[in-house]
Amino acid sequence: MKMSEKVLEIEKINEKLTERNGFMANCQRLIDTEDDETFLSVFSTIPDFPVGYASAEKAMALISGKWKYTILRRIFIRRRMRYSELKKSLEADGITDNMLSSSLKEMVQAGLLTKTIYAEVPPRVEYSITAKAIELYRIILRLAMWYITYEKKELQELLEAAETKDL
Amino acid sequence: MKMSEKVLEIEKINEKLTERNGFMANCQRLIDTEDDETFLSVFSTIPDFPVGYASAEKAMALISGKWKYTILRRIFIRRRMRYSELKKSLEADGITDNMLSSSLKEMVQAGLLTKTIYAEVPPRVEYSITAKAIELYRIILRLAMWYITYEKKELQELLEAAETKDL
DNA sequence: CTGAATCCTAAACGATACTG
DNA sequence: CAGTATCGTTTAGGATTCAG
Repeated sequence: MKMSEKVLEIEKINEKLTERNGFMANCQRLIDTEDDETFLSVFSTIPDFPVGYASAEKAMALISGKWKYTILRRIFIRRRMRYSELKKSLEADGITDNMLSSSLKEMVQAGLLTKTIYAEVPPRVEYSITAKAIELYRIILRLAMWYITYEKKELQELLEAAETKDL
Repeated sequence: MKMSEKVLEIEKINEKLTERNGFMANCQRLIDTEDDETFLSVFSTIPDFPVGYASAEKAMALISGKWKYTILRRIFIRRRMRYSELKKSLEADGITDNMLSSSLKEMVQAGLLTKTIYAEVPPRVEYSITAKAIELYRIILRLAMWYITYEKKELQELLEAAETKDL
């Protein structure tokens, strides 16, 4: 490897880091806006940044699928679980080995779970949650709250309609 | 409708509201925890509440699919767009009428967009964003930031590896 | 016990044509 | 202009079997 190649590689990484720092700053600016009008004004001033937008999609892809969120929740309760415990815990929901193992593999790959293999007979494998998964879960909680907030508004309307209903 | 039925209906709605208020409070408690250890401790004390957990999945379902997030982003820039504008704007990405119209329909149904039909010839239809969509977008931005934070860590490691690499 | 491999089904997606 | 209807394709998910 030549000196010039090394410099080029370092430059390339630094460029990516700079891009991402800029995107992070813009995200924070948007989140911090106090009202919707300001949000939209700021939004329209931010240049299109495909790499940043793709990151939201990639993040959602990491927890997409029918089982990942359910699996994550189970492990959160116990902090770490072995394969058979998870299987037993999720059997009532109808999960198959196929889905469980492939979901676990993807979540380990995504850095949401840590897989520990113990050299025992019979083999023991444990999955534990990572700090990255906990941070993600905080955001998922916000999503849940967002959904419920609007569900509550609908329920309030139903309530008022029911209370004023003629007999 | 009898008096007893009306009372029963009101009671049922109030029960649902109480459930959701409890879930919201627990969500907030979790989000407010300062460190991961506290998060997990609190998490394990919270009783299982399927309705609440389902809400996170429902929220994610509202923006799942190949096009919804992309469409939302486009409309955010302009605040309101007509069908043909959206179509033209997304044609380079390869969207078809089929996907665009069905996605729009679902997003209107979800309360993320408002559809306005103008009684003109030729017909004019505009889609505008709602306050609900803006609140959702703030959360999506947090997801993006979460993803990029860990991507940056990986880039930092690559950078260090590149800098210490022998020539 | 902890999965991977195979095959099959159902749902999402895409291409094309057509309409009020 | 703003869609819908139809049909073909791709992919996610499920059932079953087998292996280290």
